Amino acid sequence: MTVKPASKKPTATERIRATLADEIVRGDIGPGVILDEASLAERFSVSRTPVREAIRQLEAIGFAEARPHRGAVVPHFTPEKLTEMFTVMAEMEALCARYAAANPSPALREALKAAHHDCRQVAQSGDITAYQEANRHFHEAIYTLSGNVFLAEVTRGVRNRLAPFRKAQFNHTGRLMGSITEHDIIVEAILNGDGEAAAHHMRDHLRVVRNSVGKIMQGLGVDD
Amino acid sequence: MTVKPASKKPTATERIRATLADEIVRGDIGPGVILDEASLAERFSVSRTPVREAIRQLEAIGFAEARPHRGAVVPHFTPEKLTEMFTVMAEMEALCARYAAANPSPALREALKAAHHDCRQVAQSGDITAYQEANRHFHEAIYTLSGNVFLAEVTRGVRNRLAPFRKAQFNHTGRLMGSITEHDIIVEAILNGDGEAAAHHMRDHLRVVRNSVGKIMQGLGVDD
DNA sequence: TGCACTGCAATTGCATGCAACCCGTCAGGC
DNA sequence: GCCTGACGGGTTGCATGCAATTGCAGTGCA
Repeated sequence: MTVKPASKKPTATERIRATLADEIVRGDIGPGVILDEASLAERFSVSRTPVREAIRQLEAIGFAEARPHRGAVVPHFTPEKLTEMFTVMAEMEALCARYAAANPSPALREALKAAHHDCRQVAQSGDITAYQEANRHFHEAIYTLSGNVFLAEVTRGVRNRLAPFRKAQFNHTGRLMGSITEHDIIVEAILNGDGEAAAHHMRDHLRVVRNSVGKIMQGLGVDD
Repeated sequence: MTVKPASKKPTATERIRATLADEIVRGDIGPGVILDEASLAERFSVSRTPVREAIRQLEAIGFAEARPHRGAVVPHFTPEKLTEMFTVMAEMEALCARYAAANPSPALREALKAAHHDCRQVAQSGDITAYQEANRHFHEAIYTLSGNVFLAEVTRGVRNRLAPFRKAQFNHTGRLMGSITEHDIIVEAILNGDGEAAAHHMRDHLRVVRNSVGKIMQGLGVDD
């Protein structure tokens, strides 16, 4: 999402937008849930006006879908759409990885190593929520290492739009460690400066993630 | 941008958003222009409320930048940011081209050929405005041929965000015909099913565009 | 002369009220 | 019995009014 400087005094609209976006990304507000203006206004203790503005912003970044006079809902994707989105995310992340491999900055390369190390630590602990956080940091480190802020922004946007669907994928610790192994290969390629390999392994990594998510969605009957 | 079905009765917010977005893309509202709520409300003959909502949406897709209590402006990019954006656009379009090369649909391939043909016709006529339209159609044909609606959506978003800066690049007919030559190679690669070549040539094509824009911007002192 | 403080004007941010619209339900006619 | 049309509840869409914040100008002091 577009990160705002957020001066010392955020407006109500800003606060509501950030909160809702966060809840949608985390999956607390799942696809299909109706965003009712009145109840949200009551919940945030404001009038409907800032709620409406926040919802409009969420619409524009794909986190809500508004039917005129019928309210906004968190969008519900078909399996085909989901596949498309995962494909794009894989390509974008692969792109980040390719550029990251060409970045010599010692500080950023250290940051990537640190993020990867954290991932491994947390994975061994088995704490899934913490791992999601660590995993996010790992990918963020790659975005940063890509050296292209705009690329990072766009990639983050795509990633966030898929976040609700990636939520449940780590429920098997086997997958958790598998993820680490895949990260290993990616990090190695990046640090070796092999952009092609980095991109390739990143694509593979996300293909696995996509399949993992697909299975779970089938199991839950989430997709329509 | 997220394309709305736009049922029979568009709301005022929708109309204002579309109009402003269009004007920003076309360059009628250039970077740095302040979006004043009151005057826009007067211009569209509505109250400030729908104008505010429209501006919020424009913010979310990067077409406006709002400072709390100080109004929103069409963003002003540094040359570095511009380079980043062009890089990303080149990669996204290259991606579209790669996927397009793998799409066997005869109808869509014909559509690409037709769009290319139109481009050439219009280029020879020398009508720059018409060429911009034809050029847009050409790239849209590739997005469609990519077979990935979401990829097309994201790419279109990036492309639109750069639109204000690509506006003046075709002021030399030499560039116009050069563009056609580049398109030639891209189309050939796509129709031959050579994804790698298609992606490569598309990247090259956009690199040329970027340089062309860069020169003009220097000349105009547009960048800051 | 330069700087800091204070008051004012202008603009945005938010609350409230009313109108328009969508949907579900029910009555009446075929 | 089924389809059509009208009505009512509830929600969104928009207008208006007030409060809050910002930036600037003018003034006083060092």
